[in-house]
Amino acid sequence: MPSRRERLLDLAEALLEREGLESFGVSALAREAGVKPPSLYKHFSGAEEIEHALVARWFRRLAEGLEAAERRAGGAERLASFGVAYRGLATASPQLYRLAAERPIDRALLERLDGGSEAAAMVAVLRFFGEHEDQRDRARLAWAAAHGLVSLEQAGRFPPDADLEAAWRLLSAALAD
Amino acid sequence: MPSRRERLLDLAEALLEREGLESFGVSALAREAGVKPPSLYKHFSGAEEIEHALVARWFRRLAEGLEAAERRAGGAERLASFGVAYRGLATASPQLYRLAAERPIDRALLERLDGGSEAAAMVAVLRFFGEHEDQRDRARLAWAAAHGLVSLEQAGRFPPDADLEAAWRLLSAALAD
DNA sequence: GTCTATACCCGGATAGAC
DNA sequence: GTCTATCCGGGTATAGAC
Repeated sequence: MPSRRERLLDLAEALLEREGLESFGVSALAREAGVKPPSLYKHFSGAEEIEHALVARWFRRLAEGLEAAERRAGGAERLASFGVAYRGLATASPQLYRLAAERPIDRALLERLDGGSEAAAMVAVLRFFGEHEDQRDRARLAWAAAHGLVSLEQAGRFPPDADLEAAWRLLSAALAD
Repeated sequence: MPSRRERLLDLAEALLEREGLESFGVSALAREAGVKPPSLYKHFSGAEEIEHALVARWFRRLAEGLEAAERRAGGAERLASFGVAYRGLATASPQLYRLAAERPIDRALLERLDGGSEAAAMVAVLRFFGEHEDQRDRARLAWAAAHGLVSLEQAGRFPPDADLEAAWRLLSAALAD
C-alpha cells in the first residue's frame, strides 16, 4: 500500500494537472487534500521538497517508459518509437512536464529525495541511440528536438494548421544513420 | 529619442536579466526605475502589458537577427548560420527568452501592443528553409530543435562535459537536404 | 507624472495546543 | 498528525492629493 506521502504526491500531481503550474503550491495542495497547510509540513519540509519529489517521479516515469519502448522497438522503428514514447509521456502530464523541464533544479535536494532519478532518465535516452561515446551527440540532439517539439506544442506556439506528425517523422528520418 | 515607455522597457529588460524571471514584476520595475509602483500605471495598464511588451520586443529582435543572418549566409553555411543566430540571440538575453518561450501568451494583447511581431519571427524562421509549403515541416523541426537545445542548455540540463557545439553541428547536418 | 495611503489578495512558514 | 492562531513577506492595483 502506498504511504501517506505517496498518496499526497498523487493528489499533488492531479491538482497540478488540473489547475496548472502557476497555481500550484503548499496551500493549494492542502486544500486538495482537505487539510490545513501546516499539516503538510509534517510530511514535507516545504514547497521545494514537494516540487522536487514530483520532478523525481517524472524522471522515473520517463526512464521506465523509454526503456519499455526501447525494448519493444525493432530496428527501423527505433527512432520513431523514441518520439512516440517521449511525446506520449510528456503530453500525458503536460504540467508536470513543465515543472520538470522549465524550473531550476536543486540537484542536491533531488538526489536526497531520489538519488539517480535524473540519471536514469538520461541513460534511458542514451540507450535509444547506443551507449557509445560518439552517439551521445545524436542522442542529445534527439532529446532536445523532442523537448522543443513538445514544449512549443504545449505552449501553443505552432500555427493551428501545422502538421506536427510530419515534424516528428522528419526528426526520426533526419537522425537515422 | 526613445519615449519614456521605451526607456522603462529597457530598464525592465535589464532588471529581468539581472534578477531573473521569477522576481520580475511591477513592484520590482518600480524599484529599478526609482519610482513608486503606482506611477507605472500611468504608462502600462498592468503587469501583463509590461510582459507582453517585452515579448513583442523579443519577437522583433529575433526576426531582425534571423533576417540579417539569412542575408549574410551563403548556401552551405545556411543552416549552421540559423543555429548560430538563434543561439546567439537567445543566450544574449536568456531570461527574456524564457519569458517569451515559456509563458502563456495572450495573443490579443500582444497584437494590440505590436501587431505582427510574432508572425514576423515565424516568417524569418521559415525564410531560412524556403517559403514553400513542403519546407515548413523542416523549418518547424529546426525551430523546435533550436529551442530545445537553447532551453535545455539554459536550464542546466546537459552534463557539464556535453559537447553542445557538436549537437548544433549535427542539427545542421541532419537537416541539410 | 509623481507621490502617499490604502485595500486586497495571495503565498510560505512556525508555535503550540490537542 | 491534525488543528488554530499568527506572523511574515510578497505582489497587483486604485483613489486622490500635489
